Amino acid sequence: MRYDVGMSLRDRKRARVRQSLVDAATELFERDGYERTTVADIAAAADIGTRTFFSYFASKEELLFPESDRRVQATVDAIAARDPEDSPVEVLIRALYLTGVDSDDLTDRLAALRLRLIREVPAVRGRALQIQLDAQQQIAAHLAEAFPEQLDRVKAGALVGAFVGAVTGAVQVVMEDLPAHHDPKEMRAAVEEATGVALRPWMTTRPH
Amino acid sequence: MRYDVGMSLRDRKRARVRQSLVDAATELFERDGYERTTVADIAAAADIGTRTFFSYFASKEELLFPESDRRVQATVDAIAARDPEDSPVEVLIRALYLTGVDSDDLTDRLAALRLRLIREVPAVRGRALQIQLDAQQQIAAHLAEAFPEQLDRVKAGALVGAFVGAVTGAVQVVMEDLPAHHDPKEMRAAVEEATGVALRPWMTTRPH
DNA sequence: CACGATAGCTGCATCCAGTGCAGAATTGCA
DNA sequence: TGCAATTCTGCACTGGATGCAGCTATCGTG
Repeated sequence: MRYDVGMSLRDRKRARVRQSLVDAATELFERDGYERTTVADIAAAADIGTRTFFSYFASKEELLFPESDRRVQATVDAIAARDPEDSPVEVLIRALYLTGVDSDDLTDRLAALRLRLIREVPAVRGRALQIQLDAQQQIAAHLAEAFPEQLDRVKAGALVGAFVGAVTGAVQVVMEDLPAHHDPKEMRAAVEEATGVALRPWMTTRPH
Repeated sequence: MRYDVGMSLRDRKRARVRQSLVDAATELFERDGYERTTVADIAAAADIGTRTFFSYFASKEELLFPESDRRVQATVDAIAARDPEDSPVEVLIRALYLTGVDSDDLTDRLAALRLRLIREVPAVRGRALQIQLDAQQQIAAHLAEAFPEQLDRVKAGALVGAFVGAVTGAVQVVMEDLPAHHDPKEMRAAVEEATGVALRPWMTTRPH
């Protein structure tokens, strides 16, 4: 996909530099490790001044989550485009499925690196959790708005929290337990089964 | 409660200094704000060298969570002391209720401060989320061990994640709604109600 | 009580992330 | 081409965090 249509020259240039920062960082993080790579290194590799780095990303961690809002937006859109027949739970399931972990996380190089760093580097994990919580809140707000009669904001928060929590909890264990090189299909199946069990009480209306 | 029985003089002294660090920090954070208080300030207020601070707490944030392990331990104990009749879900509900937010978080000065800073300071929120995730994993591991036939580790992860996610998701919303409004009674009631809402779906067997 | 061993304390030097500022450079536009 | 608005960049500085080396206090033993 191209994002640069309709942008001014300035904006296109800016987008290019931004991308080259991400690329350079990916390269360096893989080669030297996250902590041993300094912001100055990254900036130098992308051929900009160190100070300028911070006009593209607010922090070193931010670099690893360059489109975190797109995910949320996609989920929110999926909620907006819901089937009127669907219950909140069904809408949520579909929305999360559409934009789930499986989209590209295992092919994309940055995504793979990110997964590793989330496990290994506390600062990165912390940032990831914050982004996730933020996303949850936004999704919950929209879900509550979409079902004003069936959900108040507290219930929506609980519902979204339960879903995201279940998936995260399961994924966490799977990634720790199974020695890395494991069939993605199998991992996914395990996670789905586990979340199904954990969330059964929420699925008052019957399975898919 | 006293924790200092059976400790050597060295250990008691150390515990005293540790406590005075927490006290000094609480004071300063309340007076000047978290970000404007430096580690050097805290150390000076507690009358130790700046460098020494880091032999008591690994970071500035850590100071705000001085007994995060005790919570986890209590929950784990509650799982160990389970009623053999109870299902995993019931055990989990009881364990969380026993050690829940309601224990002291609203009377204790540090705890109140912590709640505010979690909302206001990203770095603190990040650390809190990490601690929570960590706790989840430990609890899940023990729960799986307690119910070897009914839960594998992945399912336990999903279940605990769903529980904690639901509660935090609901509480988050509640706390946002009543801003800075410091009446502990009211807060507690709101939190309890949110918890109830969040866990209701799992309470198939009737209320207490 | 004395004494050596050990653990803890401290200052110093150093690294790195992140910010404010002011001037230079670049781009957009008339 | 020239002017205005953005953006880039170096510089100076703050604050958190770590390694190190030497000092001090505590501990257990004789």
